Amino acid sequence: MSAAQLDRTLIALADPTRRQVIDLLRKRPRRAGELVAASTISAPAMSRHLRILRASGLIEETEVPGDARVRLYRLRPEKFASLQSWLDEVQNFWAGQLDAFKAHVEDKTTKPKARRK
Amino acid sequence: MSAAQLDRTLIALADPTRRQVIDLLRKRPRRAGELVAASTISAPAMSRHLRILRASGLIEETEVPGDARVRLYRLRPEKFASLQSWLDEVQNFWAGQLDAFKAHVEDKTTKPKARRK
DNA sequence: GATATGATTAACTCATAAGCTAATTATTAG
DNA sequence: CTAATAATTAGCTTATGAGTTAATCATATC
Repeated sequence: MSAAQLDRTLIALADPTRRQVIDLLRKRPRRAGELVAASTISAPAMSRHLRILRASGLIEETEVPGDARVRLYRLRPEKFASLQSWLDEVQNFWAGQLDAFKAHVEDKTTKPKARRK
Repeated sequence: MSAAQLDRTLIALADPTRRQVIDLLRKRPRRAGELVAASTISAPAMSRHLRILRASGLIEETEVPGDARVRLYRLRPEKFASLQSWLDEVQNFWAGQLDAFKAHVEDKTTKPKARRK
């Protein structure tokens, strides 16, 4: 996952409305109108959120056979997997971090300085 | 993890500078000044980012024994674990997603009625 | 063909986030 | 005591993000 893509993904997730959309899409794909109805915001505002989510790759737009006016949105599982990978990577700090912290604490105990205020 | 806390966490991560700080802290704790030196922004700007990261719980500020002017920042592993849990939860859509999509497409062929206002 | 519907784009307002320099606080060093 | 250092807070500017209503586009219905 590129840095730019990771950026778009995290920005997409950093909004409660967009996370709510994701939560709705967890159960099944939804039409844009459904998502508007389930929210408190206007259709244009939702359209904007959907664009951002789509740019992040977290959701995708598909067309529905019966009515070409309708846009159906659904989650893209593989993009969440990419994010998981990134998080896993970031979490690779246990060993070094704990050692460094231990050293820090031990260093501290040798000089228990009193503080005021 | 509360909704507000999740929000703060994702907002904290949705900025490249802050992710860079996290990356630096993966190796070992750093002084605020070190983080400024490693970046292209001013000290006040960095201080701001550190406050946001601290509010999210992803990092923590500790004091260094030798010099009380210095602030040392380090990662908080358990907060990343919480985020992992959230992501795991969101990823619980595979099975339901596929079934629901199939059902939806089939249902579509029966043609839903148009809604009027 | 005219009208209604589903959704997006356009144009605008308002709030917030990020950046800077200057000032402040706290602590250390001379 | 005075000057220097580490970091933060204050005050200000600018860019961006989210929301709105109005307009547009495409398609379906009568």
